[in-house]
Amino acid sequence: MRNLIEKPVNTLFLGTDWESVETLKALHQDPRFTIVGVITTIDKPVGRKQIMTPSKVKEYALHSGIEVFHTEKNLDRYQMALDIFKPELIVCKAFGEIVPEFFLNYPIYKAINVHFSKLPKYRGAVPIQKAILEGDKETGISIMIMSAGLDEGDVLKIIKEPILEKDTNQTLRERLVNISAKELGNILDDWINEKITPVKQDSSKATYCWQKDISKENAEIKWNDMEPEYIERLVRAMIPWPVAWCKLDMNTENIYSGKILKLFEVELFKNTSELKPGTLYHKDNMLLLSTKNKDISLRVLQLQIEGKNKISERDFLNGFER
RNA sequence: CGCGGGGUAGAGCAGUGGCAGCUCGUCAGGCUCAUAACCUGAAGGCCGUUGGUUCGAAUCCAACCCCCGCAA
Repeated sequence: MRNLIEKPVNTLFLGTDWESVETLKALHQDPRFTIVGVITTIDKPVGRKQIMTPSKVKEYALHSGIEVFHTEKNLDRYQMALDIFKPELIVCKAFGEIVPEFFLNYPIYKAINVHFSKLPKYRGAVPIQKAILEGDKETGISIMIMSAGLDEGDVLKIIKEPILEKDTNQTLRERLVNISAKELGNILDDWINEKITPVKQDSSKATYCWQKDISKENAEIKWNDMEPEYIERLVRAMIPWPVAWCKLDMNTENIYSGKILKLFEVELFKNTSELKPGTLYHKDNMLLLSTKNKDISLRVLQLQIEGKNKISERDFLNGFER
């Protein structure tokens, strides 16, 4: 037994974006853990003006007086990090680099990863988006021991979470981040005190998802191929990036002809329409898009036209075909 | 100087040389059991900025600022 309050665990944190920060913050504020340092990606050019910007994790760490280290995918630098920080535990959330095995095996309490799916389902980079796209009713958080393979390590705990009808990649992610930030400390405590037995994954049941599945290219709506139900899920999965989109028909007379339309929020709407799939029309103060299913349209609640700001259905209709 | 779209009332949009418009919202009043309903009325603009052309510019020309999409 180890009383972590009396003897906090020297922990090294790996992460990059805002969701990593929430996890890092939870551990940093937890007296049972001492964050000896964080490893994150180097500053990158961001936005239209390509301003060099540190990762969110780096920002938080510098602000909180935590030492920051960049490994830059360099094996020597991973070794250097171990020499400097001598971690008893490594915690990883959304780091984005392949981590060498010797690094993972160094800490006595192993390297622990937080993954947003019920492993072995959806191993890989975009499990939340994949679960929404597939129309799953439930997903989860897997706390697992990192191994050389992609999300193949033994699982300490799975926390289940329902996927709500209106959940987007963003709303669901926020919920999972909050839950995992809240629970992680206790789970790690139990793990360190040997109250948890790691469970091997049944690799025969493994499924995978890849970053390239969530791309601008894959966010394009193919009106003649996709069912309305799928498009609705696509819209929710692509929030906040890259956002489901399509090119509006060139033949229409209005000013939006040929422009890119981005869909931020849609819902299925029962209405019979003979219009060509992907045509914008309005009825009873509602903005609708026809689909390949003549009896189901998509009601558009939040949208953005190329060159314009993101607006609501109501705002759009105020200026549409008047 | 990467490519392109745009800046007109609080919001969304018309308006290509001749009095500043539409829909929504806001405010006041009316109608209704009721309303994101309907009726009546009102307020609200340096038409992104600066200069130029013209009898006259939101509109044509030049420069600049800002917003957005694409690309990276």
